[in-house]
Amino acid sequence: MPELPEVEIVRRGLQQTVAGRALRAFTVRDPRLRWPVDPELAVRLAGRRLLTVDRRGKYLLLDFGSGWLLVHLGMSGTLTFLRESSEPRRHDHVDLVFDHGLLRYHDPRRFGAMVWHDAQQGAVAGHPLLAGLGIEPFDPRFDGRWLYEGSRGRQVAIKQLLLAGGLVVGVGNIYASESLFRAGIRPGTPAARISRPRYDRLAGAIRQTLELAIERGGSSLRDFVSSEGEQGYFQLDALVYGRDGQPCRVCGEPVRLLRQQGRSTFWCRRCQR
DNA sequence: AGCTGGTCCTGATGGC
DNA sequence: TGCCATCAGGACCAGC
Repeated sequence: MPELPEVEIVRRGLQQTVAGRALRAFTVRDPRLRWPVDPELAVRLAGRRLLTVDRRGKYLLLDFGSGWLLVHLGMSGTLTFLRESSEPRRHDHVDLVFDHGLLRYHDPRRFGAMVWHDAQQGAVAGHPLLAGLGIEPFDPRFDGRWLYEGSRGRQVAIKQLLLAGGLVVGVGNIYASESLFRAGIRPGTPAARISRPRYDRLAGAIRQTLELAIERGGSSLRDFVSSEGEQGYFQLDALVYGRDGQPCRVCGEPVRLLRQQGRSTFWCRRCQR
């Protein structure tokens, strides 16, 4: 389940490995992803040079000059760079073939996506999948004030508001729990009832948590392979996530498990108020 | 067998 | 009546 740090690690890997290279072939082996992969892409992309790889939220943006290939890894997507081709496995959906090797997209659960945004349709930021996204957590505008102002009138629990991604992107289920713990805020608190100083703490905690994870090379519980093909299995050194019933690392109180809209949240009753 | 989860989509609700 | 924002819940999946 790649979260923003994993996607950022993959982006950096791609930038080093395949940016600047011409695409020889785009092979769609199994188009069934979140939306069917357009078979036209094979024609559209063959011979085009991949200029650069950017990221917006958890979307990878592969800039081919004539447009962008938007790639989302969903829950179980991986991009593996292979020096030479090998027999495809089950769930190997797409190959991006370059002269020096190929990038293989593998996604058993098919929550991932690969869609094209043509340059003629304007900047990639205008793509419907990207247009509604909140700002990047590392954007200088992202701070406590941003969260405070964006949460006025919102009755929804802060955990859910973070997950929704309309305020700030990249805070998935793991990092939402971790960030709220670090900020000392209870995940069920209605967003509108949180004070400005507490949002200052939260913004800092979000940034810190994501930064730390990126530093460590990404953290994911499973399914993550870096674009180089090596295991990128940096087990998250979680303070609360996945630790229900175990003692809080700060105060010793048993970590609690809460269900919010069908999703698990982990928190400490003593440390979070 | 049941649980897991990122994100889009749909549909209900409420305010103006 | 209509529209928009908000919010909940469903759907998509295979692996464990």
